[in-house]
Amino acid sequence: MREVRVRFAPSPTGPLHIGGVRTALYNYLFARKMGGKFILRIEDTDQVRFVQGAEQYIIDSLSWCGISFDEGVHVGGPHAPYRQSERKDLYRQYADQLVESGKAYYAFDTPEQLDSLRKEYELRKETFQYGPSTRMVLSNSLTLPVDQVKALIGSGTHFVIRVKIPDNEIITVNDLIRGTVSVESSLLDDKVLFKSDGMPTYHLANVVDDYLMKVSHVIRGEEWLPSAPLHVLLYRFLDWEDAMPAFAHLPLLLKPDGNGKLSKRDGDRLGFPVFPLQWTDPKTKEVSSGYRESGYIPEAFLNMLALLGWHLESDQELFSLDELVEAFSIDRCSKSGAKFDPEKARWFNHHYLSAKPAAILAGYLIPVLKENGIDAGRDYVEKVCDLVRERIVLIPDLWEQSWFFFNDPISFDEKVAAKIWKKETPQLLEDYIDILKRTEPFTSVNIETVSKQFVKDKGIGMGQLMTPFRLTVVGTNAGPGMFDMASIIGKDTIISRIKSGITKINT
RNA sequence: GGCCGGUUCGUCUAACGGUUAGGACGCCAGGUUUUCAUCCUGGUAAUAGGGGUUCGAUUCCCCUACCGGCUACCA
Repeated sequence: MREVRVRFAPSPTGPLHIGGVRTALYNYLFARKMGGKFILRIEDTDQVRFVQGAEQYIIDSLSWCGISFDEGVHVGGPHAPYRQSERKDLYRQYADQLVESGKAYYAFDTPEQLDSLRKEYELRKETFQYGPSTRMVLSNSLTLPVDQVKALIGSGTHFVIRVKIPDNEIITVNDLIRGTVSVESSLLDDKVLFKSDGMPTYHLANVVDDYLMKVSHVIRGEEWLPSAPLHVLLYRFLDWEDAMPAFAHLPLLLKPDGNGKLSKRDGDRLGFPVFPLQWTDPKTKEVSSGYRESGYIPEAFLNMLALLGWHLESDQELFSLDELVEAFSIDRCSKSGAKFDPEKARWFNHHYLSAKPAAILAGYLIPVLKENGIDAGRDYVEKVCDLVRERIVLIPDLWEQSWFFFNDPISFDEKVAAKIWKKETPQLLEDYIDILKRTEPFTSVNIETVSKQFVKDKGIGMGQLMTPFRLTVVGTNAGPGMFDMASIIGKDTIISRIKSGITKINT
């Protein structure tokens, strides 16, 4: 069996969105699983849509995910360069070869001419197709005399090279996910292979590079399925059929509600990122949020993406990247599009984040503390993290759930106060302070013991003490257990907060 | 419009032609708890419709409907 070589081949036309990340992930998993190579090729043949910084964004995004490459623009390799714009000179010879063998031809029609032709057809409720039925009445090397063609090209007239699609032939694509897909050749257009700006189109560049880079499997999005027959034809025309890669067309990622392809708009509308990393549009300066900046961690992000279109027969849904590599296979990929579920993404993040060691969590929290001018000891921060870990979905929640370990509350929830703050509460808390003062050492169990005795002596329920206590310490009725919290915050601070709370809430 | 692909709980999905159609997220209820979360237990909920084939279709075939993609000198 031939060596497995797969590639992720994005266009640097903007930020990579999560569908692209999933395509990259599946390619990566397949390469690793099969002991093959994974290539990053940049398909920057469209000079108009090229966006500055997009390539670096793609590299950074996948690197954040932990997806690594064996060859590519950023790491080099035996088939360098890996940027199609730098391989520009390569493609023309293959296009010419196709012309010479009668499989392609030069065409001189201008975009304007073709546009007006399309409009004419549309008026008649027909669809214009540059193909077997029309090519003989258009301006190309099939209709023009050889001398004139040479003269036109020699004089620098703009031309494109179009594939000459055969008439009445069934072309079949074998897809690893969808089985055999057949199409009648005359339904394909005489697609442009080589543009007038000297660049190849996707179709040509893709086939040439996959051949040259010895790509064994093309795993890409479903939007390519309609042009796959053309690619098959190109391999045949170039006499590379023996080396043709296997194809696998992945289902698309759809918007969570309604219908259609997932887009940036959906993320904005529904409040979730569609990009792995934050992206600033170089032209409009518009900033789009990313999973990283929103506080997701890579293992959760990848696990979530992996399951959007792939599943084992077993019920297992939790996978590390290594486990994914071990478990992955193309034949377990599904055929239908998957609606993206931001809630499930959050759940995965909560799952992985809350299982992190305190040292890691502290590493996330300390920079936030610094931003807030807080310089707490590492040991203290780790203790806090251990206490709040279960309540965390996204990294910023760490601060949201723990700020009161570092700062006194500045306000007190009025609704809670109205409900539980009674006339006798201040005196109750004063008495409680006396008890706390005498509690030594000030540990969670000791505080619990004295508190239980205290409410017993007072003949009240635990809640009658704890809720006001909590209100003075945290400012509201949420947070970890009071005994653990109090022991970590420390006796002096706790007592001063209770006192402060009594005066502030009373007024 | 044409071509291609798709269709199992709200969502992601599992199920050699024979299962009480399973799991996860969400939601609901109960439990744990000093609060809010977490966590635990339970519940809710699906084979798009119609024809075939078959002793028996979620599973195979056909039709319809719906959804998606493609239909550029964009990828």
